[in-house]
Amino acid sequence: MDEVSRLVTVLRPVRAGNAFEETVERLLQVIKLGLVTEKLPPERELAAQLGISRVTLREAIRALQDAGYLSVRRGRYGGAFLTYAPPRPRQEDELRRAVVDMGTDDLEDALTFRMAVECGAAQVLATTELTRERRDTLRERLQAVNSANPDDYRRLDTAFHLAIAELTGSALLTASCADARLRITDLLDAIPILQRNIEHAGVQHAAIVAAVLARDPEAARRAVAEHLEGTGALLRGFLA
Amino acid sequence: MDEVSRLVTVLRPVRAGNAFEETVERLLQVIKLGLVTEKLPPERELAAQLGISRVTLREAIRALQDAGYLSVRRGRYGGAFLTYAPPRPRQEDELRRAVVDMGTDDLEDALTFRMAVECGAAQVLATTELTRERRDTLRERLQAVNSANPDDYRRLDTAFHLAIAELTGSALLTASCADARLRITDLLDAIPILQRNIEHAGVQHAAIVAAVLARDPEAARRAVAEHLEGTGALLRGFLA
DNA sequence: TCTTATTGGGCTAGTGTTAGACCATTGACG
DNA sequence: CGTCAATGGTCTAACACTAGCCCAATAAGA
Repeated sequence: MDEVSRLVTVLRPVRAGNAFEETVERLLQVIKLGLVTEKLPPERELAAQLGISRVTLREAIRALQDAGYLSVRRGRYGGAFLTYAPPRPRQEDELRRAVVDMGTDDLEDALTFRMAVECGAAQVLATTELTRERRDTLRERLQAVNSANPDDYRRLDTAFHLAIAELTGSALLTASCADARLRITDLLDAIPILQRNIEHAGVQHAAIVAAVLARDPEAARRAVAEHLEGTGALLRGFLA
Repeated sequence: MDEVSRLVTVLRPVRAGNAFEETVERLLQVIKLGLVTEKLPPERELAAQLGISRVTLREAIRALQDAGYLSVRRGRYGGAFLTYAPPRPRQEDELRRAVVDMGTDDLEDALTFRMAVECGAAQVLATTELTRERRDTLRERLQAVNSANPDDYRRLDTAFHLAIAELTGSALLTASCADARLRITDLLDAIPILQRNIEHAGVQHAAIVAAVLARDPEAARRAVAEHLEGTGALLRGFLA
């Protein structure tokens, strides 16, 4: 762990790819996380938010259209409509393949990162004094995910986890948690959603919320760690 | 905390600026964190690592040269040599100005982010079974920072904190901790280094290492939180 | 003192990206 | 049944960035 090894961390590529590629990636994230469920914002608006030109954005939308994620309609009340249904749970073989495709190191990295930022977020949130409104928001998200039907489950689970980071009020932390989640979205989507698992997760979600509302950082951290440990162990199991 | 608020997190700008600006920022990070103390790697090598063209890199180096951070020499055994000495602690007025310049929200965001990722990293590290070598590395860094003279203190303190993230083996986590640290580097540099503070921090550093080596995630998290709380409170104090 | 490997300095042709303007289409609504 | 506001579609000129090449300078070592 000498100076050189630290250097490579900071001297990593300045840009992950060209603007087109990064834009496709971003839009896919928005779609896969279920943050947009009907249609994308108008091109002009979206381009401004992403800080790119309309030309580049349009190329990205075109690519997603070709890949079957979007259907674009012209004219007033037109736009880029989602034609994407969250993938149904696949065969175990496919999950194994997905995990192996990702690479051992990348998976380990992503799981470790997620464990750290989500535990950190929960701990920070449990240290903060929350307004009544924020406490209600947290309870609402818990209620939503814990009473979700299988089709909405992943989306609402994502929303719940992200809400913890968002409620801290830190944009940086929220972005990191979103990033961490994104890196394993495809894998999570490949895991069958079993009623038993949903119930188990529900208990853990409730424990997290309880710890946060009780303002107990230690308990919050522990609850999140236990919750993520399960998913992590499952995915890691496919690498053996 | 509706869908829209989550959207703005993911639909943030794809690129933080143009390649030139981002490169200047990166190089400044390397310099300010003390990861390079003599001269930068050769242009061709550096450009490859940063994933940019030599032209762009040279523009950035030129800017840093004009700003007095670098001195470039041609020919074999030449290169971009550092002419940067870590700023001496300034007057309290300057620190106050620096904090105010940064903006209340940005500072709060950075401190929250740092608290989350560093606590998360320590917790994860304390959960892991470390090799003898890694335990030794951790002890070495502790020893280094705790016996540093004032001139080297910031650099070695940075190295210690980063080592915790690095030892988890997660590149993503390391990058996040480096990012968090960078966002407050300028402020930290403005804080006078008092022997009393160094000693106090030394005790806390030792507590962190002890908790990690004892494989006690709770204690590790708590030790880091307490350590960061001090700095956070100090900086926040200038906002009142 | 000369050679030479290594390094920064500079140029060019080609591609990626942007801003901004204008055109084409659509559907709600008067 | 026409109007029109909102939206996607297209074009162009300018700028940013890159890859690759060759030149210029330097200092260690023969």
